[in-house]
Amino acid sequence: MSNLEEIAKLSGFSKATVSRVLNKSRHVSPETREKVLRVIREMDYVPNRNAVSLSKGKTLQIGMITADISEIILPFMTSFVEAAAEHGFQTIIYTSNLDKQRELQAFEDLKQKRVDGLLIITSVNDLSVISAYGKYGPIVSWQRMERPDIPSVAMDQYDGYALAVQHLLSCGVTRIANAFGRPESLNTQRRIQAYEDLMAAHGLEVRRDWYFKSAYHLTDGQNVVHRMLGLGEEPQAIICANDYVAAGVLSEARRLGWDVPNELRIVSFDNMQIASTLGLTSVQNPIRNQAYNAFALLSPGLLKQPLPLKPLEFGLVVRETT
Amino acid sequence: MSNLEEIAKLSGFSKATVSRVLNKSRHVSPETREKVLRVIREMDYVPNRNAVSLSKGKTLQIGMITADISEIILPFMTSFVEAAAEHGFQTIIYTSNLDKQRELQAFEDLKQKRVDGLLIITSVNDLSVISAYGKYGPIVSWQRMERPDIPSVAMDQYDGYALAVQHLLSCGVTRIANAFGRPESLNTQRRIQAYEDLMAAHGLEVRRDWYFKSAYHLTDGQNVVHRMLGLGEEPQAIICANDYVAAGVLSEARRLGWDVPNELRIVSFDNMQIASTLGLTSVQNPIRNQAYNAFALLSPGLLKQPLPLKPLEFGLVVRETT
DNA sequence: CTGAAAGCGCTAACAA
DNA sequence: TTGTTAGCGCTTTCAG
Repeated sequence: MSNLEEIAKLSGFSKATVSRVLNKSRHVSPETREKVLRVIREMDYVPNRNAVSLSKGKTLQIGMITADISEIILPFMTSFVEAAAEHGFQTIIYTSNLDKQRELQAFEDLKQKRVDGLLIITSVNDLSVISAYGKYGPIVSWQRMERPDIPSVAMDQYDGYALAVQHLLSCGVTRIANAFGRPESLNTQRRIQAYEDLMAAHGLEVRRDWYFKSAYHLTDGQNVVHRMLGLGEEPQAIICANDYVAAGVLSEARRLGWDVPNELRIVSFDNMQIASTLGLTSVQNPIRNQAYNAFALLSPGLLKQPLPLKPLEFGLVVRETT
Repeated sequence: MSNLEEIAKLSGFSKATVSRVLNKSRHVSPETREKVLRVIREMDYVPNRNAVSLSKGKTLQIGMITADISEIILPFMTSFVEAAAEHGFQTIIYTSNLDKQRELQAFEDLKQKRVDGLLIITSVNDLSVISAYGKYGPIVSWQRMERPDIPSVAMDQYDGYALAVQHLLSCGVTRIANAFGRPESLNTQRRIQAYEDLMAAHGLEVRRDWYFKSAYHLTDGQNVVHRMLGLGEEPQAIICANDYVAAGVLSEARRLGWDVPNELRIVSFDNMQIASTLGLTSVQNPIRNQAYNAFALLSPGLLKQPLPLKPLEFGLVVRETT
């Protein structure tokens, strides 16, 4: 492998000049630049990025932290990788498998300057531990953080859930069940709040006995259907934590002869591919914008020119299930 | 940020000794080690990885090349990230979006020593281009490569498909349709070969008019059902390129009143979560072992002690659809 | 516009 | 066992 010095010798200039050519500095005469470039091409030379990183103190790499790579986070992940790539940054995956120690490696890598910044998709370490690493580089989170020093692109799920509830009410439905996700999460709490506020505002009964929790997957949705059947009085509609849960509800309900949407309306969250495939009415997060914003929130620490944020708004895509 | 030199000064030893402590060299007296470690802890020191990488000429990073991050490759991806992490290697994602130039960045990064090795999941560049980078570091591929210089962990799909066909024949079925994936791919060709060989061997008719191609997603499976209905004579069974296609076939067939498995048996490939959820009989690739082997194939260029390969065998998981 | 030289922070061969 | 001293390959003042 050839290096800077070799190119310098062969072209008859100094390392400094070659470096300037490489970095597109304006302080190089066109002829010099041309000569140097010719040698570079001839030698098939490329700069060693470790040397560049060491010298510059930047790696143009961003770490992405998650428990695992699941379908749920896929759209966000790919959008982020995309957004980062647009600005010349690469993305390294850190999967923790819920192991605190393993996750910590990502933060250590920020400290060790292996990455210039960190995106937390999901994290298992304590917030105090995490924010202690803030001084080593920018950190941003997807999930809402209870600490103000870690910015987040999370959206207030209240607004999205309100959209879903409003829609059902406007369909004339009054008995609404809910299949929530992680019970302790702030997102779930905001969703509950939205449901209860709107029901109360319309003078309708809040059915806490129709809260199903920890629903994440297709199978969870199927189970929910069976539990609804044993309820005596049956709900007219259900709002599901995500499209997979809703898919489970839909397939199982239909299999048991339930008429969707006439006897049971279904609204889900995320509006992923499967929602359009199965005809699910779904609340859409602006995931691409969220991912873009995640990078934008990191950008002050990465680029000379920070990126502006894009607006984040929920949308409702109405399909056959309502 | 403190550095080696600072630790050396504070502990009263040389940089070399501190470096030895860091690298767990045996040629350091216990007392010295203890003293140095104390200072390291006190100063909250960690070595700069760029400097280490530059000096050692290794980064402990592996690039993973794919067109996009889709559900199809997820299990393989996560398994690989896992396998690499077990040996201290991190994984960088390179998504090409089918853009040759963008994909080339990954290969340039191998040349620039940003990564020590490369895993190709899917690639859009010409093989001749790719193998030209072989001299810069180890490259391994998931998909089968037509060139011997790029090793691959792809399995001969002939064997897996044979398993599926055999199973259907043993169910007493003789009229079998097939929903294949990418028509030009070697995998598809091997699958076709297996089907045709086995049918011929049993003196049964090979139904090329029942080949459906380019089936990848749930929706493709649904379409296949409709096309099967217009066939005049109907197949008794269908083998699908993957679980999603099979899921589409299953749901649409049932929706149209087809009795699965009695009137239509379905076998799919990959045996992913959805297969068990929906009760699909599915052929299982040993994905974890494939991912492990991918790293093992890279390992001669990465580790002093190359890793042994694990055996790769297809398996058939029989469920309700047959 | 160009060059010399001092870093960036760590490793490793060679001495002692 | 420990220290000295070149590197690793590039960037960036500072002079000229």
